Amino acid sequence: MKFDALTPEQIDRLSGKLRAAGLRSTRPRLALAHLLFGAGNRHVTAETLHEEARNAGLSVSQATIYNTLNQFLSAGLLSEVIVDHARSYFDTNVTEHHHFFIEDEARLIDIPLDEVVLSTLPDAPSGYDLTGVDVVIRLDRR
Amino acid sequence: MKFDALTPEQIDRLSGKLRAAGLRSTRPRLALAHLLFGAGNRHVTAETLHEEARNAGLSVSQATIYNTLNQFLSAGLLSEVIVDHARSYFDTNVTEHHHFFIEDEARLIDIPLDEVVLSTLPDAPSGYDLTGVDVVIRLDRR
DNA sequence: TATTCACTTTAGAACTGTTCTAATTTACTT
DNA sequence: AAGTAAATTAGAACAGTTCTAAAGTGAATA
Repeated sequence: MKFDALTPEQIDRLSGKLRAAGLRSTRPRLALAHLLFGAGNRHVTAETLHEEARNAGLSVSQATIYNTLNQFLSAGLLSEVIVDHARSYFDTNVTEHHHFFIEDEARLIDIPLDEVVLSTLPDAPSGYDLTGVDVVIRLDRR
Repeated sequence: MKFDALTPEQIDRLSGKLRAAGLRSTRPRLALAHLLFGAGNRHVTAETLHEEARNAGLSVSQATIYNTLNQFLSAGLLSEVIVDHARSYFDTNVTEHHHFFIEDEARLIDIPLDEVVLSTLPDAPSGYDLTGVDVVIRLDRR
């Protein structure tokens, strides 16, 4: 899947998404947005996205991969999942949800919000506001 | 609190703990064990422990801090909390429990197991075993 | 369409937390 | 006390990420 294969409609849609997020529509951003948002929810690291880009025939520098992921993150187009201190994972699913993490495959799987029910949660210590609840279920290959 | 201030009873107790874990009782390990297990549950990073050691008048190399934390971890004397990819956090509480994480203070607070009730959990995908469930509640200063 | 200027991209340097290496020191056994 | 296996150390190396400053690009203006 080459960048040149993007239809005008795809370009319009992705450009719109970038502009709505306050980001200029540039060639590298369009290409990466296409990889990220082209089909279903995805989890990527800087490295996996970079390799995917190269395989798609795009030459994008590592710095641009990092810049773009961080810009998409601040713009709310991506969310971050903290499961591992070796690597940063980015998730195209920006709605509230949880994760399975398969450590030996370094792979994440989304868990829909309704499949994890927290029936009791502690109050935040006084003076603090709750900003998020992350549930990570760690898995090993049997 | 200087290392020299350790009583023979404290040394016996800590040495016993190290040996029970299959680790030789050495001066650096005893000193670090005293800092870690001397009083109540604690959360440390390599950096905070190193500074504490220096403040206590111990000269321990950074490599020994890392070695010791990792050995204590594999020996089950410590657990690891993944909340941040900048740093590794180690917890002296090795029973199952959850955490508040105050991002702007880089600080963890234990949540007793009974204060987080997961009434619904998804099944592990087939072919995988569940190895742990981590709940992190992120907080900001109000 | 050409000009301009702020924004983007880039290669490579720099940085941070962590692990490795190989030499020295220490703890335990005999 | 001697021998040896393990621990400690300083410093190098490493991985992932961020920074820098120079070159390139997009889009507004004329």
